[in-house]
Amino acid sequence: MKPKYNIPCNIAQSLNIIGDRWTLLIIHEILNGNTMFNEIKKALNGISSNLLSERLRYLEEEGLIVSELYSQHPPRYSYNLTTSGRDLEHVFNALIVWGSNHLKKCYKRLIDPSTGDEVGIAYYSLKTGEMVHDIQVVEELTESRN
Amino acid sequence: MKPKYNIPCNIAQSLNIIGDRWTLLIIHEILNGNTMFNEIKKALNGISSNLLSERLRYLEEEGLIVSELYSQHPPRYSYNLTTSGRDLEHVFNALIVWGSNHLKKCYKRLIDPSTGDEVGIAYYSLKTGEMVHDIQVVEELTESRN
DNA sequence: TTTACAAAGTTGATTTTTTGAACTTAGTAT
DNA sequence: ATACTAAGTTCAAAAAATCAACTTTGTAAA
Repeated sequence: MKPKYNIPCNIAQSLNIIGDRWTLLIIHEILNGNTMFNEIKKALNGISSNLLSERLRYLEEEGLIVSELYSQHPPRYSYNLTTSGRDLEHVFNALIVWGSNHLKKCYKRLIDPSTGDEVGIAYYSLKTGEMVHDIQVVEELTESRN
Repeated sequence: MKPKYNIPCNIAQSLNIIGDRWTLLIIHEILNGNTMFNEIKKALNGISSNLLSERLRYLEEEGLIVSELYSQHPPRYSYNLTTSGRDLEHVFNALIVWGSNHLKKCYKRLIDPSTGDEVGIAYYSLKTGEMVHDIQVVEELTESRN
Protein backbone atom coordinates (compact mmCIF):
# COMPACT_ATOMS: atom_id res chain seq x y z
CA MET A 1 0.00 0.00 0.00
CA LYS A 2 1.05 3.59 0.70
CA PRO A 3 4.79 3.97 0.79
CA LYS A 4 5.55 5.78 4.00
CA TYR A 5 8.65 7.17 5.55
CA ASN A 6 9.63 4.98 8.44
CA ILE A 7 11.69 7.57 10.23
CA PRO A 8 11.15 8.74 13.82
CA CYS A 9 10.86 12.45 13.15
CA ASN A 10 7.95 14.86 13.13
CA ILE A 11 8.95 16.07 9.72
CA ALA A 12 8.92 12.65 8.10
CA GLN A 13 5.69 11.67 9.84
CA SER A 14 4.03 14.93 8.84
CA LEU A 15 5.14 14.41 5.27
CA ASN A 16 3.53 10.98 5.38
CA ILE A 17 0.26 12.87 5.63
CA ILE A 18 0.84 16.03 3.61
CA GLY A 19 3.91 15.20 1.53
CA ASP A 20 2.28 13.58 -1.50
CA ARG A 21 2.27 15.44 -4.77
CA TRP A 22 -0.55 18.07 -4.89
CA THR A 23 -1.62 17.54 -1.29
CA LEU A 24 -0.30 20.76 0.20
CA LEU A 25 -1.58 22.73 -2.76
CA ILE A 26 -5.05 21.27 -2.35
CA ILE A 27 -5.14 22.25 1.31
CA HIS A 28 -3.87 25.69 0.39
CA GLU A 29 -6.68 26.20 -2.11
CA ILE A 30 -9.28 25.21 0.45
CA LEU A 31 -7.67 27.61 2.92
CA ASN A 32 -8.05 30.30 0.27
CA GLY A 33 -11.76 29.66 0.04
CA ASN A 34 -11.97 27.26 -2.88
CA THR A 35 -14.15 24.68 -1.28
CA MET A 36 -15.77 22.95 -4.23
CA PHE A 37 -14.30 20.12 -6.25
CA ASN A 38 -14.21 22.00 -9.51
CA GLU A 39 -12.99 25.21 -7.92
CA ILE A 40 -10.01 23.35 -6.56
CA LYS A 41 -9.47 21.54 -9.84
CA LYS A 42 -9.58 24.78 -11.80
CA ALA A 43 -7.18 26.53 -9.43
CA LEU A 44 -4.69 23.69 -9.62
CA ASN A 45 -3.77 23.76 -13.27
CA GLY A 46 -2.82 20.22 -14.26
CA ILE A 47 -4.31 18.06 -11.53
CA SER A 48 -6.53 15.23 -12.75
CA SER A 49 -9.94 14.46 -11.34
CA ASN A 50 -9.08 11.02 -10.09
CA LEU A 51 -6.09 12.24 -8.18
CA LEU A 52 -7.94 15.17 -6.64
CA SER A 53 -10.69 12.84 -5.64
CA GLU A 54 -8.26 10.38 -4.05
CA ARG A 55 -6.35 13.09 -2.20
CA LEU A 56 -9.53 14.59 -0.80
CA ARG A 57 -10.62 11.20 0.44
CA TYR A 58 -7.26 10.59 2.09
CA LEU A 59 -7.16 14.02 3.72
CA GLU A 60 -10.59 13.42 5.17
CA GLU A 61 -9.48 10.05 6.56
CA GLU A 62 -6.53 11.81 8.17
CA GLY A 63 -8.78 14.46 9.65
CA LEU A 64 -7.38 17.51 7.87
CA ILE A 65 -10.56 18.26 5.97
CA VAL A 66 -14.26 17.51 6.30
CA SER A 67 -16.62 17.14 3.41
CA GLU A 68 -20.05 18.59 3.84
CA LEU A 69 -22.99 17.47 1.75
CA TYR A 70 -24.50 20.62 0.28
CA SER A 71 -26.82 18.98 -2.19
CA GLN A 72 -28.61 15.75 -1.54
CA HIS A 73 -29.72 14.68 -4.90
CA PRO A 74 -26.80 14.70 -7.03
CA PRO A 75 -24.67 14.20 -3.95
CA ARG A 76 -22.35 17.20 -3.83
CA TYR A 77 -19.83 18.04 -1.19
CA SER A 78 -17.94 21.11 -0.19
CA TYR A 79 -14.58 20.63 1.43
CA ASN A 80 -13.49 22.52 4.50
CA LEU A 81 -10.48 22.47 6.75
CA THR A 82 -10.45 21.15 10.27
CA THR A 83 -8.24 22.76 12.89
CA SER A 84 -5.40 20.50 11.95
CA GLY A 85 -5.70 21.48 8.31
CA ARG A 86 -5.94 25.15 9.17
CA ASP A 87 -2.87 24.91 11.37
CA LEU A 88 -0.82 24.23 8.24
CA GLU A 89 -1.04 27.94 7.61
CA HIS A 90 2.33 28.46 9.31
CA VAL A 91 3.89 25.91 6.98
CA PHE A 92 2.44 27.76 3.99
CA ASN A 93 3.72 31.05 5.35
CA ALA A 94 7.19 29.61 5.89
CA LEU A 95 7.16 28.44 2.28
CA ILE A 96 5.95 31.82 1.03
CA VAL A 97 8.73 33.57 2.92
CA TRP A 98 11.35 31.11 1.69
CA GLY A 99 10.08 31.53 -1.83
CA SER A 100 10.08 35.30 -1.64
CA ASN A 101 13.74 35.17 -0.67
CA HIS A 102 14.99 32.42 -2.92
CA LEU A 103 12.79 31.91 -5.94
CA LYS A 104 13.84 33.47 -9.20
CA LYS A 105 10.34 34.78 -9.59
CA CYS A 106 8.36 35.68 -6.50
CA TYR A 107 4.57 35.76 -6.61
CA LYS A 108 3.62 36.52 -3.03
CA ARG A 109 4.93 38.22 0.06
CA LEU A 110 3.96 38.30 3.69
CA ILE A 111 3.31 41.73 5.14
CA ASP A 112 2.05 43.39 8.27
CA PRO A 113 -1.22 44.93 7.02
CA SER A 114 -1.06 47.75 9.55
CA THR A 115 2.30 49.07 8.35
CA GLY A 116 2.91 47.37 5.01
CA ASP A 117 6.28 46.09 6.29
CA GLU A 118 7.39 42.76 4.99
CA VAL A 119 7.53 40.10 7.70
CA GLY A 120 9.62 37.03 8.44
CA ILE A 121 9.20 33.94 10.59
CA ALA A 122 9.78 34.19 14.33
CA TYR A 123 9.04 32.13 17.42
CA TYR A 124 7.18 32.87 20.61
CA SER A 125 6.80 31.17 23.95
CA LEU A 126 3.47 29.42 24.34
CA LYS A 127 3.65 30.22 28.04
CA THR A 128 4.46 33.93 28.04
CA GLY A 129 3.50 34.92 24.52
CA GLU A 130 6.82 36.75 24.23
CA MET A 131 9.02 36.47 21.19
CA VAL A 132 11.84 33.99 21.61
CA HIS A 133 15.13 34.66 19.85
CA ASP A 134 16.81 31.32 20.20
CA ILE A 135 15.15 27.98 19.75
CA GLN A 136 16.09 24.36 20.04
CA VAL A 137 14.64 21.12 18.76
CA VAL A 138 14.31 18.55 21.52
CA GLU A 139 13.68 14.87 21.10
CA GLU A 140 10.61 13.54 22.88
CA LEU A 141 11.61 10.93 25.42
CA THR A 142 10.37 7.60 24.14
CA GLU A 143 8.08 6.39 26.86
CA SER A 144 9.26 2.92 27.75
CA ARG A 145 7.16 0.48 29.85
CA ASN A 146 6.41 1.45 33.44
CA MET B 1 11.22 15.78 -18.16
CA LYS B 2 10.45 16.87 -14.61
CA PRO B 3 6.74 17.28 -14.01
CA LYS B 4 6.36 20.69 -12.47
CA TYR B 5 3.52 22.65 -11.02
CA ASN B 6 2.58 25.38 -13.40
CA ILE B 7 0.87 27.58 -10.85
CA PRO B 8 1.76 31.20 -10.08
CA CYS B 9 2.30 30.85 -6.36
CA ASN B 10 5.39 30.80 -4.17
CA ILE B 11 4.23 27.62 -2.57
CA ALA B 12 3.87 25.69 -5.81
CA GLN B 13 7.13 27.07 -7.19
CA SER B 14 8.96 26.24 -3.98
CA LEU B 15 7.55 22.74 -4.06
CA ASN B 16 8.88 22.40 -7.59
CA ILE B 17 12.31 22.55 -5.99
CA ILE B 18 11.85 20.88 -2.62
CA GLY B 19 8.60 18.99 -3.00
CA ASP B 20 9.85 15.72 -4.47
CA ARG B 21 9.77 12.63 -2.32
CA TRP B 22 12.77 12.51 0.10
CA THR B 23 14.05 15.95 -0.84
CA LEU B 24 13.10 17.84 2.32
CA LEU B 25 14.31 14.97 4.46
CA ILE B 26 17.69 14.96 2.71
CA ILE B 27 18.12 18.68 3.34
CA HIS B 28 17.06 18.18 6.93
CA GLU B 29 19.72 15.53 7.48
CA ILE B 30 22.40 17.77 6.05
CA LEU B 31 21.19 20.57 8.32
CA ASN B 32 21.57 18.16 11.23
CA GLY B 33 25.19 17.57 10.33
CA ASN B 34 24.99 14.44 8.22
CA THR B 35 27.07 15.61 5.34
CA MET B 36 28.33 12.40 3.78
CA PHE B 37 26.49 10.26 1.30
CA ASN B 38 26.32 7.19 3.49
CA GLU B 39 25.47 9.17 6.60
CA ILE B 40 22.45 10.58 4.83
CA LYS B 41 21.55 7.21 3.41
CA LYS B 42 21.77 5.54 6.80
CA ALA B 43 19.69 8.25 8.48
CA LEU B 44 16.97 8.00 5.85
CA ASN B 45 15.80 4.45 6.32
CA GLY B 46 14.50 3.23 2.98
CA ILE B 47 16.00 5.61 0.45
CA SER B 48 17.88 3.96 -2.40
CA SER B 49 21.32 5.04 -3.54
CA ASN B 50 20.32 6.05 -7.01
CA LEU B 51 17.55 8.30 -5.77
CA LEU B 52 19.74 9.94 -3.13
CA SER B 53 22.37 10.51 -5.76
CA GLU B 54 19.87 12.05 -8.16
CA ARG B 55 18.32 14.28 -5.51
CA LEU B 56 21.71 15.56 -4.39
CA ARG B 57 22.62 16.39 -7.96
CA TYR B 58 19.34 18.25 -8.47
CA LEU B 59 19.64 20.19 -5.21
CA GLU B 60 23.11 21.28 -6.20
CA GLU B 61 21.83 22.45 -9.59
CA GLU B 62 19.16 24.44 -7.79
CA GLY B 63 21.72 25.98 -5.46
CA LEU B 64 20.44 24.59 -2.16
CA ILE B 65 23.53 22.52 -1.47
CA VAL B 66 27.17 22.48 -2.51
CA SER B 67 29.26 19.38 -2.78
CA GLU B 68 32.85 19.66 -1.67
CA LEU B 69 35.48 17.20 -2.82
CA TYR B 70 37.17 15.92 0.32
CA SER B 71 39.09 13.09 -1.29
CA GLN B 72 40.60 13.30 -4.73
CA HIS B 73 41.32 9.76 -5.56
CA PRO B 74 38.24 7.91 -5.06
CA PRO B 75 36.35 11.11 -5.65
CA ARG B 76 34.39 11.72 -2.49
CA TYR B 77 32.16 14.63 -1.69
CA SER B 78 30.62 16.05 1.40
CA TYR B 79 27.37 17.90 1.02
CA ASN B 80 26.67 21.20 2.70
CA LEU B 81 23.84 23.68 2.66
CA THR B 82 23.96 27.05 1.01
CA THR B 83 22.09 29.98 2.51
CA SER B 84 19.02 29.07 0.56
CA GLY B 85 19.14 25.51 1.87
CA ARG B 86 19.73 26.68 5.41
CA ASP B 87 16.80 29.09 5.19
CA LEU B 88 14.49 26.11 4.95
CA GLU B 89 14.95 25.78 8.68
CA HIS B 90 11.77 27.78 9.28
CA VAL B 91 9.85 25.37 7.09
CA PHE B 92 11.21 22.46 9.10
CA ASN B 93 10.31 24.20 12.33
CA ALA B 94 6.79 24.89 11.11
CA LEU B 95 6.45 21.20 10.29
CA ILE B 96 7.84 20.16 13.68
CA VAL B 97 5.36 22.42 15.44
CA TRP B 98 2.47 21.19 13.30
CA GLY B 99 3.50 17.61 13.98
CA SER B 100 3.81 18.16 17.69
CA ASN B 101 0.23 19.41 17.74
CA HIS B 102 -1.39 17.02 15.31
CA LEU B 103 0.55 13.79 14.93
CA LYS B 104 -0.62 10.79 16.88
CA LYS B 105 2.94 10.25 17.96
CA CYS B 106 5.20 13.23 18.41
CA TYR B 107 8.97 12.82 18.23
CA LYS B 108 10.24 16.36 18.56
CA ARG B 109 9.30 19.69 20.05
CA LEU B 110 10.53 23.22 19.71
CA ILE B 111 11.56 24.92 22.93
CA ASP B 112 13.18 28.08 24.19
CA PRO B 113 16.45 26.72 25.57
CA SER B 114 16.72 29.49 28.16
CA THR B 115 13.39 28.68 29.82
CA GLY B 116 12.41 25.27 28.50
CA ASP B 117 9.05 26.71 27.36
CA GLU B 118 7.58 25.20 24.27
CA VAL B 119 7.43 27.65 21.37
CA GLY B 120 5.15 28.29 18.41
CA ILE B 121 5.47 30.09 15.10
CA ALA B 122 5.18 33.89 15.03
CA TYR B 123 5.98 36.70 12.62
CA TYR B 124 8.13 39.80 12.92
CA SER B 125 8.61 42.93 10.89
CA LEU B 126 11.82 42.88 8.88
CA LYS B 127 11.97 46.64 9.34
CA THR B 128 11.46 47.04 13.09
CA GLY B 129 12.25 43.55 14.34
CA GLU B 130 9.06 43.71 16.42
CA MET B 131 6.63 40.83 16.59
CA VAL B 132 3.65 41.26 14.29
CA HIS B 133 0.31 39.84 15.34
CA ASP B 134 -1.60 40.02 12.13
CA ILE B 135 -0.25 39.15 8.75
CA GLN B 136 -1.44 39.20 5.21
CA VAL B 137 -0.37 37.51 2.00
CA VAL B 138 -0.03 39.98 -0.85
CA GLU B 139 0.27 39.19 -4.52
CA GLU B 140 3.34 40.59 -6.23
CA LEU B 141 2.34 42.94 -9.01
CA THR B 142 3.15 41.25 -12.29
CA GLU B 143 5.55 43.62 -14.00
CA SER B 144 4.13 44.30 -17.42
CA ARG B 145 6.15 45.90 -20.23
CA ASN B 146 7.38 49.46 -19.71
C1' DT C 1 -39.22 17.66 -24.90
C1' DT C 2 -35.15 17.12 -26.98
C1' DT C 3 -30.50 19.33 -26.78
C1' DA C 4 -26.80 21.33 -24.31
C1' DC C 5 -24.12 21.99 -20.51
C1' DA C 6 -22.15 21.61 -15.69
C1' DA C 7 -20.59 19.40 -11.40
C1' DA C 8 -18.41 15.74 -9.40
C1' DG C 9 -16.62 12.21 -9.95
C1' DT C 10 -15.03 6.89 -12.01
C1' DT C 11 -12.52 3.79 -15.17
C1' DG C 12 -8.74 2.21 -17.59
C1' DA C 13 -4.60 2.70 -20.57
C1' DT C 14 -0.11 5.01 -20.83
C1' DT C 15 3.79 7.27 -18.90
C1' DT C 16 6.77 8.52 -15.20
C1' DT C 17 8.81 7.63 -10.69
C1' DT C 18 10.43 4.91 -7.14
C1' DT C 19 12.16 0.83 -5.33
C1' DG C 20 15.33 -2.94 -4.95
C1' DA C 21 19.04 -5.62 -5.89
C1' DA C 22 23.27 -6.38 -8.06
C1' DC C 23 27.47 -4.43 -9.67
C1' DT C 24 31.60 -1.06 -9.90
C1' DT C 25 35.68 1.45 -8.50
C1' DA C 26 39.14 3.05 -5.56
C1' DG C 27 41.00 2.59 -1.24
C1' DT C 28 41.92 0.81 3.77
C1' DA C 29 42.57 -2.94 7.19
C1' DT C 30 43.96 -7.78 8.44
C1' DA D 1 45.60 -12.13 -0.82
C1' DT D 2 41.04 -11.39 1.29
C1' DA D 3 37.69 -8.73 3.30
C1' DC D 4 35.44 -4.62 3.86
C1' DT D 5 33.87 0.42 3.22
C1' DA D 6 32.35 4.64 0.74
C1' DA D 7 30.05 6.38 -2.90
C1' DG D 8 28.02 5.67 -6.29
C1' DT D 9 25.83 3.42 -11.26
C1' DT D 10 22.85 0.27 -13.89
C1' DC D 11 18.80 -1.99 -14.88
C1' DA D 12 14.48 -4.63 -14.04
C1' DA D 13 10.12 -4.59 -11.44
C1' DA D 14 6.59 -2.25 -8.92
C1' DA D 15 3.98 1.72 -7.73
C1' DA D 16 2.07 6.25 -8.65
C1' DA D 17 0.58 10.00 -11.64
C1' DT D 18 -1.24 11.63 -15.97
C1' DC D 19 -4.56 11.72 -19.63
C1' DA D 20 -8.64 11.03 -22.00
C1' DA D 21 -13.03 9.18 -22.19
C1' DC D 22 -17.16 8.07 -19.83
C1' DT D 23 -21.02 8.27 -16.14
C1' DT D 24 -24.68 10.20 -13.37
C1' DT D 25 -27.78 13.54 -11.74
C1' DG D 26 -29.51 17.85 -12.46
C1' DT D 27 -30.44 22.71 -14.56
C1' DA D 28 -31.11 25.91 -18.47
C1' DA D 29 -32.32 26.94 -23.19
C1' DA D 30 -34.82 26.22 -27.73
